[in-house]
Amino acid sequence: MAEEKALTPRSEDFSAWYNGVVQRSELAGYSPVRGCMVIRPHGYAIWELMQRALDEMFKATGHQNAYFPLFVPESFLKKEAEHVEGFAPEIALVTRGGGKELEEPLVIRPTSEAIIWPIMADWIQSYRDLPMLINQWANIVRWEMRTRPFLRTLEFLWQEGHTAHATWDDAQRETLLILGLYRKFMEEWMAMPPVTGIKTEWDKFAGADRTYACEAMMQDNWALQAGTSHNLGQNFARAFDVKYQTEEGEHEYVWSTSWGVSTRLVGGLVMTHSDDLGLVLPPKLAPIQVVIVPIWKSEDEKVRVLEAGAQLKSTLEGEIRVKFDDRDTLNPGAKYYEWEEKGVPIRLEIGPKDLEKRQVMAVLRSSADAKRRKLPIPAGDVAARVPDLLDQMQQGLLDAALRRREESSYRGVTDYEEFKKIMSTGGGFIYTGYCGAEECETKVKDDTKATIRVVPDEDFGSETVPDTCICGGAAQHEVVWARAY
RNA sequence: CGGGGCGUGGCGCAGUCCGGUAGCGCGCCUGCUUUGGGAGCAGGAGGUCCCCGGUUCGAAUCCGGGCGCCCCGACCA
Repeated sequence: MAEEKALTPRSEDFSAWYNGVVQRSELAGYSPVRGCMVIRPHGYAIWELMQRALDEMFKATGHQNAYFPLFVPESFLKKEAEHVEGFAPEIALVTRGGGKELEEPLVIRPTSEAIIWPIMADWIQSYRDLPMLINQWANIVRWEMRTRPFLRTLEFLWQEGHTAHATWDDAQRETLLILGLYRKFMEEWMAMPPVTGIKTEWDKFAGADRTYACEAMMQDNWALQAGTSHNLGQNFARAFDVKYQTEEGEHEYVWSTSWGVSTRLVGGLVMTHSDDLGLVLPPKLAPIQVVIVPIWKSEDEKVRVLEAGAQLKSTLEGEIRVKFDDRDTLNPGAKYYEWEEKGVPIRLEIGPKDLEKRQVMAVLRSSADAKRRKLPIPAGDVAARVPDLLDQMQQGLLDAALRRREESSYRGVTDYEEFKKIMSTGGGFIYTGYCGAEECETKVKDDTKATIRVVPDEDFGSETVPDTCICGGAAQHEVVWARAY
């Protein structure tokens, strides 16, 4: 019985395991449309918690939300040369509407620069209007060839920030501010610590001067690009004629940025923490943080246990997202499996024996051997202990993720044979010196499937960087290599 | 777009080779008994067998064509 219901083990087939976790925990389902997914209530609830946390960070740093159209006139997209070129292959185009052929086809936004800048251009007149700090929560469409739930779908949800500044320095400061917020969010909320850094010239966002990214390591040692922040320079300002009048009365192009994270983060969350029992969620992003499961035999016990459970729920409610699972159609064991599969951090069992001892039995989801690790808590202490336990679990997940990342990080690699050996036996993040040539990366990619993720920021760079590249040439700076989603 | 797999009740599958009018497990509904790690028994509902055409007395099964989805690669957040 238990055998049949078990997930494909993570160690056996990571991809099948991932799909299984997503399906079984009811985060998402497939749809009648190829490459599109349905985000189910449990998955959407996680996204809402992410949205709330990020939105507060954006607002606290002076950003405002707005909403721009889904449709972008095709001609708008074509105004920034690199931008069109970059997105051309993945564009979905509407050519008919109201039963008629449209005069000008409408692109379904793959990102909103091309519709936002013509509009923001009108909002920006004077240096007094700057900086202009706008964010929008939206869906976008990119026609990908190969899709996977949350990680890559034709349509996905994200936030995209778009800001305008008076100077390059201001735009750069904004770009790094957001990169920092993303990092903070991923560490403190997701317990998914990223390596941050700058992308190579050829890996930049189409139309950007500089692209920074957060790269997180998944449990299969692949990298997930989890957030990007771009300094767009004056490229879009020139393309869309976004000028402001300076204090001296001169007309200047603004300097702009854009940045985003998407529902891909949910996939990252799954691949960072989950195990063979199913989803594991960091408490801060768990839609249900505590589930109370009552246990009874006789009718009399049922009455008493249900009352105690309801009371326990009301004690925790308010501070904690708590669910009292009082269904009488499932036995307790079935409920345990269900909530473990869905990643609920703490289960509180309450039965006749607990009532007798004036206690509840807590079981923590993050411990791999959940079945054996029961922790009795005196009834009077539950309200105080639960928040502490949640905090400890949150920290424990971050510590574990950091440990995994460091265990699979290799610094100062200079020998290409060693590099290939690491990539072919488990993989990970490999820090090396780099000559700067695109062909060098291409060869490595052909040989090992690994690519340059970023030039690491100061916080992540090695103390000493080899002066030779793995190709044997002279190194200009350090890079981080990994196989990536 | 290449390679592979698959399309049969809500889900997972058997049946296809060798044609005879559809079955199993899970889930769902009703009732009773259960409940400290995926409950038991009894009864019940639910299917254009992906689509179109052909062969045949007869097609889930054979033949031809089409469509779709999943997985693995090349491109990408």
